[in-house]
Amino acid sequence: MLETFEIVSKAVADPNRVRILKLLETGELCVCQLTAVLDLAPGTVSKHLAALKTAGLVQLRRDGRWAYYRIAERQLNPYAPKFLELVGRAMADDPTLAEDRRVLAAVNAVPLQVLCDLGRAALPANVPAPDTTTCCGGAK
Amino acid sequence: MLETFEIVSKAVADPNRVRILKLLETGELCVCQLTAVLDLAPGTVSKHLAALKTAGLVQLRRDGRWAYYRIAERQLNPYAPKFLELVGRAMADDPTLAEDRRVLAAVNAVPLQVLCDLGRAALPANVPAPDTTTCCGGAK
DNA sequence: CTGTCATTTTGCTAACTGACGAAGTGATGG
DNA sequence: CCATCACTTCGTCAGTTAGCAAAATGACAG
Repeated sequence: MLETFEIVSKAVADPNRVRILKLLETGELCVCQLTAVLDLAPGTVSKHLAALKTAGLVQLRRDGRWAYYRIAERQLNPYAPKFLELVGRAMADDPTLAEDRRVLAAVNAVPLQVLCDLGRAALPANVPAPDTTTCCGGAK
Repeated sequence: MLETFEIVSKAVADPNRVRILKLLETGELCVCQLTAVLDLAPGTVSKHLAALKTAGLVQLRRDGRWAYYRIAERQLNPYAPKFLELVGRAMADDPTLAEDRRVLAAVNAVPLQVLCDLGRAALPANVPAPDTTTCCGGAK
């Protein structure tokens, strides 16, 4: 009830978690791909994903060493779909999210093995470090 | 954008602020009425209302000494209406919110002057202190 | 003016949150 | 087995937040 609603809205009330949800709209991604785009420590990303999962916004598929996350299809939580729809429609032209999509394209061009190993260093030179002045203090 | 969305979702991600929004669905209320129902310190309620106001979820009308808050009609930001609609439809049968409505009915039966003066003590005996075990740690 | 009253702001404390680095887990592949 | 790798969990720290009590604000009534 009130508590369940609180968990979902808290999950959505963090810019980096919104970035994750928006990235996952294009399809499932593994943790190291998300880590590369967000430019955060793996532990941090993992914790964000755990929060989104408890909120029923995201689901997990394990494949060997990799953990793939995607937007939740089954809803454990009645509010999750409403919030997902809201997030989906909102912030269409946010600059941070646009940049994330750009970086994601570069990330997708790199084999998973290489990406997990090198992280953001695996990306070509035209994908600079995120601009920390615009939002979120995303960089280290 | 992302930041505005964050402000609104954070505003909604607190159970006491949701309680306020739900109470205001029935019409405008002054701060001391809300204080009586929520059973929180006036300063605390005022701060919650300020957060809701910055988020564009609520608007203020001053009348003499009193400050009446209501659900926002004009929207300063595109996300406020979406969140208001979401909150409005959700949690229809939450026990805490049901109890709040019950207490509000009692509060409405008391003249403002008396209520502001005595607070919750102005209410009849069949409106006990809120059950702190169910939610929110609302009581002192 | 002066006092009173409803509300807001301020100071403070305790609890929570997000971040990192480092240690722990469990699967893969020598 | 044993090392490696992707991910998760733990310990820690800085910054934020909700709550109260009390001082400040601004309106009304003498």
